[in-house]
Amino acid sequence: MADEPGAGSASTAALGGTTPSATLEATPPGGVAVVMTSDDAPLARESAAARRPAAPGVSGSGAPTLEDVARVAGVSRATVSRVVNGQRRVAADIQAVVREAIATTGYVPNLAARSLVTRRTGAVIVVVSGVEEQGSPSTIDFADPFFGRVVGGMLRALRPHDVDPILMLAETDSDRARVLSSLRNGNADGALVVSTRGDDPMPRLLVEAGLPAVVFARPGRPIPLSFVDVANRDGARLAAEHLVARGCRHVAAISGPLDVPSAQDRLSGFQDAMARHGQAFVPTVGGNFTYESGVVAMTSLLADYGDVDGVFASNDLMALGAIEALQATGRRVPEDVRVIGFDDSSVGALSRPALTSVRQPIEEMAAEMARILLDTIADPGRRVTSTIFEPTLRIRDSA
Amino acid sequence: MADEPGAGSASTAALGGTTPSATLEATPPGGVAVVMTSDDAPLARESAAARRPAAPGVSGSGAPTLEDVARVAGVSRATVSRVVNGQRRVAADIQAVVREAIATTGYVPNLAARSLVTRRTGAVIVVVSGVEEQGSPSTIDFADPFFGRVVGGMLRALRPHDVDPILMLAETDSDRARVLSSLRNGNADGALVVSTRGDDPMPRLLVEAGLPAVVFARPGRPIPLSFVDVANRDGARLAAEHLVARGCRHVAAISGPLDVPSAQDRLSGFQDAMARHGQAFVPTVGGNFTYESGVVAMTSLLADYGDVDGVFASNDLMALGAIEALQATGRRVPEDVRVIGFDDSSVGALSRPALTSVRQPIEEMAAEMARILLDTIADPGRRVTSTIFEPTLRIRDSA
DNA sequence: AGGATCTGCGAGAGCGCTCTCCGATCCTGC
DNA sequence: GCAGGATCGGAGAGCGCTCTCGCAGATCCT
Repeated sequence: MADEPGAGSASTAALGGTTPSATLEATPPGGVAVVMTSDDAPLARESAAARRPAAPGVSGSGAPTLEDVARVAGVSRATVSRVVNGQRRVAADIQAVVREAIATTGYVPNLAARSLVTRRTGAVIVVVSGVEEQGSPSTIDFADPFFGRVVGGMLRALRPHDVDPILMLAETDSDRARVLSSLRNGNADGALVVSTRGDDPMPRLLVEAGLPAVVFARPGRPIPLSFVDVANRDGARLAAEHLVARGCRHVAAISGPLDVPSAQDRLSGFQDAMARHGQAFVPTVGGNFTYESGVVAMTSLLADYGDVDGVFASNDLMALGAIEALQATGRRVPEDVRVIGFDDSSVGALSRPALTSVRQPIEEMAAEMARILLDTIADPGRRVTSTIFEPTLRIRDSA
Repeated sequence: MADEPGAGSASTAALGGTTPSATLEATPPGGVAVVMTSDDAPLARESAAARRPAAPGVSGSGAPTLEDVARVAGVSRATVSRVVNGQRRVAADIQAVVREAIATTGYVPNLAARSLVTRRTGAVIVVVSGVEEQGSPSTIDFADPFFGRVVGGMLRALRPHDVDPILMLAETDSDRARVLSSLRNGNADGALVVSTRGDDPMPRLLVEAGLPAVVFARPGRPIPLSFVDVANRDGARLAAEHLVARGCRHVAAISGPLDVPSAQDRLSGFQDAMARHGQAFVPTVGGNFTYESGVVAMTSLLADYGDVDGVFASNDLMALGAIEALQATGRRVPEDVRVIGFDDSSVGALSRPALTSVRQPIEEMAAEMARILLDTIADPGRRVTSTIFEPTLRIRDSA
C-alpha cells in the first residue's frame, strides 16, 4: 500500500487517494476515500524504540524487568517473582516493599519469558473448524450469531482465569497443521473446537497428538475427547410433544445433513417421539441448515404431503425458510401450519411470526467447554468428560 | 431473558463414574444434566498447584529444539536458525540437510523463545470494547452478527501473515489495563479496537501509551489514531434520496445514541439530505440500537406525527422494531410507510418484509483495519491513517 | 538448652531462540 | 601463487523469567 503525502490538515475527504483493492463487489470502484492526517499532533507517536514506561530512575531502555524491580526494592529477583506469583510465603514487609517497587517501575511481567520456562501460555486456541469446499472459499459463516455467542460464552469463562482465546480458522490441511503446531510448540495450552461439520478431521488430529481439547457437540465418530452438547433428542421430543399438544395430526420434519450427529439426533428424536404419539411415519426432507434449503425442503414436502399441519426443522434458519415457503402457498403460520425451529437464534425471535424454537444454552455450553479445558490443562491426566445440557422449548408465535 | 426451569434429569447414561462435583457455580440452576467420567482425584482447581516443569532428562519427550535439529543435521544452532528464518544465505546442500533434519525431528519453533528475543509475537489483540453499565453485566452483544463479521474480516486479512488475533473484552478499567499491559509487555504486537460506545476510553489509552492500534469507526474525540469507517453521512443520504424517490413526503428518523459519532453522522446526514429535498424538519426520536428501542421510538413518533410515510433508522434492529410498531397500529410496510435501516444485517434480510438497508462492507473494513495495523507494526514511524468506505443501498422490500 | 524442623530469602542454572561477532573457506584478479 | 574480498558456518552471549537448592535465622520439641 503506497504512502501518501499527508494531505495537509485533514478537512474533507481527499477522494481518489490510494484506493485499497478491497473494493470488490462491496464498494463501487473508486468509492473509497482515504484521509490521512499528519501527526503534528501533540502526542508524537514515535513508538518505534520508545517502549519505555514513564518510570523514573530505571535502567536505560525497554520495559522494566524483574531485575529492575529487584534492584529498586533491594531484594532478589526470586523474591520479586514470588510476590508477583503469590507462590510461597513472603514476609509482609518485604512484600510491601516489592509491591511498591513494582508500582513505581510500572513493571509488568513478560509473558514470553514466563511461558518459556513454565511451559504455559495463558492462552487457548479457539478453532473454528470446517472443511473447505470447492468453489466457496469458506464454509464458515461468521455472520451467524451462533459464532459470536459461542465466543462470548468462552470469553466470560476464560477471563477470570486470565486466559485469552486466540482465534484460528481451520479449513484446509495447512490450517489444521498450523493449529497443531501452535499447540505443540507451546503457543497455546489447549484448543476449543467448534466444528461446522461432522466429518471434520480436527478433533481426531487433536486426540492423536494428545493435546488438551474440548469440542462443541459430540464428534461424528466416537473418540476419546471431551465435549459439551445439548440433548438433541430431548429437544426434538419437546418439539414433537408441543406440536401434538397443539393438535397437529400430520407433522413433517426438515432435517440437517445426516452426517452431522446433532442433525441425526434431532431427526431420530423427533421421529421416535412422534411414534410414541401415534404418528409412526414422519415425512422428512433433508436440508443443509440454510434458509434457502428450508424453502426448498418445505416446498418439496408440500408437493407430496399437502395436508401437513406441523413442521419441525432442525434449525431456525431452515424453519424460517419453511415459513416463507408455507406463506408463499397461502398457508398461515401458525393457524394452518405450526412450525418449530431449533437454536432459539436471534433471527427467529425477530422474525414474524416469531419463531417457536428449541433453545440450547449456547453461552453456557461454551463456558462449560472453557471450564473443562482449563481443568484438563491443569491436570493432563484427567479423564475425558462430557456435559450434556438440557434444551428447553421457547414458545413464541409460530407454533 | 429468564432461565426456564430445567427439564430435570439426564437420561443419558454415564460413561463411567459420575462426579458432579465439578459443577459448582459453573452449573446454571437446573436445566443441566452433567455426565462426566472422572478420575478419583477431587480436581484441585489451583492453577498454580499442578505446575510441574517438563519431564527432565527425557530427550524424546519434550518437543524437539533447535539444538536437536542441529545435532541431527550436524551443524550449529545458528545455521538451523538461519534456515528456518531464511535470513542469510546458507549453502544449498547444508540447507537440504537441515530441512531433512527438521522434517525427521518434527521440529517446530518455540514462539515464546523467539518472541523473547525478537520482541515480536505474531499476534494482535482484538479488543471488543464497551463501557460497563450498572445493572447489566455486559454492554457487548456477542449475538449481534456484526461482531462475527468484524472478526471474520480481520481473520482473513491476518492469516496470510501468520498473525493471530487474541480476543479480549474491555469493559472495566481493569480490563483495559490488562489489554494495555498485554501489549506493553509484548504479549501482542498491536490492537484492533471495536468500540460499542463513543466515549470509550480505550482508544485514548492506546494512543497515550504509544501502542500500535487501529479502531473501527471514527473515535468520539479526535485523537491521532488510525481508523476505518464508513461514510455514514453518505449512507444516510442514500436512504433519504431513496425515500424521496419513492414518493415519501413525511419522513421521520430514529437515531442512535448521539454520543456515538456514527449515530450522529447518520442522523445529520439524513437531515441534511432531506433538507435538500425540501423537508427542512425531520421528526426524530433517539433509540439505543436495540430492537425494543425501535419499537418505543416508532410508537412515540406515531403519537406525534401520525402521517409519517417514511422512516430511516440508524440501524437494522431499530428499523425492525419500527416495523413491528407500525404493523401493530395496522400500517402496512412498505405500502403505507417505508422503512430503511442501516447495516444490512442478516436479521434484516431474513425478516418479512425484508429490510431495505444501507450496507457497510464490514468484512472489508475489518480487513483494512488489520492491514493498517500490520503496516503500523512493521513501520512504527508510520503516520496515522484512515480509510473511509462508501456505503451502498441494499434495496429489498421494506422501502 | 540443644538439636530438629521450619521459614524466608538469595544464588544460579537454564527455558529455546536470535544475532553479533569471528574465524574459516572459497573465489577472483593480478 | 598470493593478497584481498566475499561468503558462510560456529561460538557464545543474552532475552526475562521461574524454580530448585542451599543457607541463614526463627521456632519448635522433648
